[in-house]
Amino acid sequence: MLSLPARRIATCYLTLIGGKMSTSAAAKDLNKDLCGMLKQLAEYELAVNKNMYKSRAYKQAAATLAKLDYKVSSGEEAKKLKGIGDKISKKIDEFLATGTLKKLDNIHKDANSEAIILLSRVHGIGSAKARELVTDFGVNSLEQLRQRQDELNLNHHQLIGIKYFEDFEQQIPRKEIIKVEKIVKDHIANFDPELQVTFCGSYRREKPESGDMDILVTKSSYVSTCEKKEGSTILRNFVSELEKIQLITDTISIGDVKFMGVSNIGRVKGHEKKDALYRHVDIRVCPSDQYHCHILHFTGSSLFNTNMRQHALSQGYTLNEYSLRPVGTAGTAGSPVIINTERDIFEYIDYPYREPKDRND
DNA sequence: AATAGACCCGT
DNA sequence: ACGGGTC
Repeated sequence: MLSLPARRIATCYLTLIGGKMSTSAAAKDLNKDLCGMLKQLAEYELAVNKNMYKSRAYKQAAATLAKLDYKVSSGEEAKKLKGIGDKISKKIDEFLATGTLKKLDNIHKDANSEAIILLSRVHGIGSAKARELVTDFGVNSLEQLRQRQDELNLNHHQLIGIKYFEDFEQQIPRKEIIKVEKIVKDHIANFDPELQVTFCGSYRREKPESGDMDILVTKSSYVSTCEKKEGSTILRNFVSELEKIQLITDTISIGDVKFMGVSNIGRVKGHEKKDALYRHVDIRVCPSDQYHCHILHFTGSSLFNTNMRQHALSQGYTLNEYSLRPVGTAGTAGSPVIINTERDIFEYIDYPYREPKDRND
């Protein structure tokens, strides 16, 4: 039968972790059902309608509700919150009254939409490819995707996504990342003590679990005036060392400064474990003089980056992972401001400093 | 209509 | 160079 694993987005991102409770929210998320509804709408807008803006609006609304320490009892009440206007407020009312949302029911009844949403969950398959698979090839399940992969014009990235579909959907416990970090740092210290390795992403934000692992690599003698080749050599050597100890098992893509691939801690000597999961890994190499902008960028969250960069613009600066530069009247960026710490970047643009753990939005 | 900014891949 | 995907 072709019933898709219509797994309700079991988004459990507010979980209790080792006794520790996330700051504001109490133990349970009281608006879980409403958040689930909004997240499904967000997924639908992104995968099916390619509407990033609507999708983001729903995600933001869900994030706002998730943080409340009380249960929302009406749309009107919710409307006072940031990111919830007329339309979402009405949806909240409908959901509270009937327990469902007609719009969502209709989406779930629509086989094509459901299939597009499912296929979009494969790493490397976005809304365009998902739609193509459904409309041109009639694919509507993961099984079919797997069976017919040879005829579907899939690229390497997508093939890896299919291979590890189940594993990639699993969150990585913080404990596991700590182990990987130790393995990597210990090994690299012997290989080249000048390399500096920093694990970033949600791990650095102290999340109890992460969707992937983000590793930033830098080297004091590698600075932005060096030839580009220098960085790509560092990246390739670094990756090749991790392949040697079997931590890295697949490459999705590798360029001059960025690697995307797969790791499995269970294949590393001393950590043998047959059922260890395959994890998504991103590695980025940067010149040491750009380290602070890079670590800021790579720590995220993505929403935090967007907000902070927007603020930078309002202060007359443009911020990216390389530098902070003043924007002249002509709109052209000036030369980079000298940065000595991550905190410097905040201070230059008058943005209140936030510890990594407080950068989730 | 549109939020920052970029890298990598494939064509 | 551009569209697609991901961070």
